[in-house]
Amino acid sequence: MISQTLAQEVSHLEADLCFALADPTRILILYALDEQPRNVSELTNELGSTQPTTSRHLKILRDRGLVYAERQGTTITYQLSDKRLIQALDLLRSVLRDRIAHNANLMDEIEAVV
Amino acid sequence: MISQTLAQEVSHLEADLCFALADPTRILILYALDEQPRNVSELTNELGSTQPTTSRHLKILRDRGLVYAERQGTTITYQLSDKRLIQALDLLRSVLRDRIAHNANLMDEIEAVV
DNA sequence: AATATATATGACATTATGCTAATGTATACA
DNA sequence: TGTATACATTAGCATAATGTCATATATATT
Repeated sequence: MISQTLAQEVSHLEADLCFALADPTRILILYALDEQPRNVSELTNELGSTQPTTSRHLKILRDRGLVYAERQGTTITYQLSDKRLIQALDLLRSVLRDRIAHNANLMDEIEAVV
Repeated sequence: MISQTLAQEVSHLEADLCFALADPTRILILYALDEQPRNVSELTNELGSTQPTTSRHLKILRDRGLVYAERQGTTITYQLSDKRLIQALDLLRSVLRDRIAHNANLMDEIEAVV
């Protein structure tokens, strides 16, 4: 039962990472930080969101170690902690892309019959 | 502003996938199905959960296209829809592994000093 | 047709989550 | 020391997710 418990613990940690990814705004933040580090104001502007909302999302990402924060005077610059997070998101994005292409093909076939 | 909206839409779809991944039980289900297809009872036993709970998690995975269901008599066999989902989870798992290793090294350094 | 098995779903209570608005904190600068 | 700027956090509300019990549905068997 130890391995059972261990598997549950690992999947729990993994789910905690996924939880951080399970929000459109946070995904946009991660992709933005993958381009280059940014501070809270810049992120807020890019997301078209409010400052408290951005800050809350950043706290979630920060608490789980997906981003690092570094203060520079009054501003705090955030950066992505691990490129593999983007690689994982890109994999999921490729799944979505294939799914959309698949549906498009189905549509074409239906059109051809009609 | 079209690209802005498109980016938001893609990240929304992506977040929807991640939401399905953001639960320890569902991650265990996906890894189990990656080994081999299984029916609801088998999954329920493996997870040590109840049948309705397993069924609800499967519905979430099914609705988002992460798994396929196929009825065979009275049982329904589920299978993973796309290997890349496991690849993405493995990437996240590797991030966790490195993080743990990093912490372990820190511990060693502290030990060495004391 | 009646019954048994496998799975899904409805209803409910509990818990968690997100957002907005307001407030708190830390740094810089006059 | 006082004020402005940049972020973080809290409170309160509305929404949503989870697990469980009971029940419904679908298939197989007799």
